[in-house]
Amino acid sequence: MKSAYRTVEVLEALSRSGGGCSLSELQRQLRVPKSSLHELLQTLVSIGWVEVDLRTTTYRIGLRALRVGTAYLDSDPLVRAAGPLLAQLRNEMDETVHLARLDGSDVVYLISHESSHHVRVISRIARRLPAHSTALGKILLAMRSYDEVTALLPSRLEKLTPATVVDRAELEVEMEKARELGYSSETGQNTPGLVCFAVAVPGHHPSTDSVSCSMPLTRLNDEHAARVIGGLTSCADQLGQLVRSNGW
Amino acid sequence: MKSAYRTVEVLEALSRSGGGCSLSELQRQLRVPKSSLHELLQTLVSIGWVEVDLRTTTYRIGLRALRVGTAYLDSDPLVRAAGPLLAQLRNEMDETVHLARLDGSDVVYLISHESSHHVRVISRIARRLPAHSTALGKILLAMRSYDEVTALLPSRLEKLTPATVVDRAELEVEMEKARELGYSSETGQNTPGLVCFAVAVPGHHPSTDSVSCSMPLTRLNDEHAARVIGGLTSCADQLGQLVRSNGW
DNA sequence: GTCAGGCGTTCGCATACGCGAACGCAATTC
DNA sequence: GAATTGCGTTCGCGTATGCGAACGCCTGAC
Repeated sequence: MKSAYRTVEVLEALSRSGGGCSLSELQRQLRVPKSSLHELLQTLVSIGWVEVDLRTTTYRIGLRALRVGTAYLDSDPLVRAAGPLLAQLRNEMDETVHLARLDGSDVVYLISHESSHHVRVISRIARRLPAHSTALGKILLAMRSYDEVTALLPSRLEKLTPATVVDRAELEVEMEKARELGYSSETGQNTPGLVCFAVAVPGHHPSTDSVSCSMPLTRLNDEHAARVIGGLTSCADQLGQLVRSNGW
Repeated sequence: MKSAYRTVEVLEALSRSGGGCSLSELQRQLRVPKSSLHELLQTLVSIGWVEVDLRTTTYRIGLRALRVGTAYLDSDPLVRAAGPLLAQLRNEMDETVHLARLDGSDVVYLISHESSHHVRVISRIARRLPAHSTALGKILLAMRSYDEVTALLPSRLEKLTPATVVDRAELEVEMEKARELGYSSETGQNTPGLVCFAVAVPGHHPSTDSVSCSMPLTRLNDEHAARVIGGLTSCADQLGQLVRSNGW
């Protein structure tokens, strides 16, 4: 069905282009007749899903779209259950904690509780990062066979920082290590200066969700790392219990 | 344009019905032919905007919708600027702080930073509450004339708790007090046991955004309240400066 | 001052889409 | 076990919708 597909396509284009888009910009991106776009945008504006700056006729995502997107988080029982557990974990560690889900070759952040130190970060909720560049993603990939991972990942792995592992064989070594230890880690592979530990939530085969804790390198030491990994593991296990007993 | 309207209508219905909906449930809610819904849902599923549980054929909002909704927050310069300021405020007070925007007769929560005490709360982002039941909403209504407020509010005000002010005249008294003091407050009018203070972000006429700080009644005392109100006012003023100087 | 290029907007025609009715399948009911 | 009810699914017809071309407007170039 073309019209629904296109509606969504327009919304996604607007959401990608941060600040907003003009009609012509959209038409170039989507290769859709201007007239069709025009009518479509007008109806989306009329129901508050798109907002338009009348001076510049620039379109951006509207307030009404916000509700629907976040309903995904509300409707997901695992996310609901993980909220309080992760808040607790953040308070115990005073480090930033996340819950993320694998979607194709990316991880999507579903929960984010920031440490009190790290005030600059804007919440990562709904943001995507390539799975191979995050601890959250690596532990989820590590739960999968070599062939499954190959099918998931793109042929060329994006290098977000100098430290990002983009070599498939090297990645495999990391994943093997993660399988042994039961957790994955990563240092500056998506954000320079930040180290991150992650544990997969069991219950599904293979796991689709993982919890993580990230901190600046300056706060890292063996004792703190052990505490963090212990906290993450216990948290993931509790969630895994819930997944199994409730059939999520 | 019917198809776009209906697409959005389906998404909103799914987002309202928390856990998900069957085809027939949707058809009863929306009064739309089953066959049309069926086709529409299939395309939405194929692009990941709706997920379907094949055992029960229950439809729910999909992961792809999440991105688009939260793009509203990313694209809004005020929200971006308020993030770090509110995080700072939360750390100073160790109380839960919010940024909200007036939309019709509701306020929509755009930022939420929880205190370390209050672990149970799930994030209020994107949630709506009737403006008259919140400090955030009262201060925004107080910036408007009697007639404007009348046009905005429904004829019967919803009573969420025993303490909710639902009498128009009584509400007007509260708003007059808020105008004098420069902030609004509310005790248990949307959540029993919770007290909340709010200040409007200046720069627009009338203001559309406000910042708030809520805490359990047990932690309230004059000194703490004064500190909170001072922090909120300073935060709102800083944001107002930004709005004015950048023309947001 | 004129022209060109880019923009948002309008309009009539061909087409893809929404509709209702009918179907097949389970799970209940008696 | 026959009948009923509720569900998801299919299909052909009439119509709402998407399309390209043309329009009017502005801005900047020369």
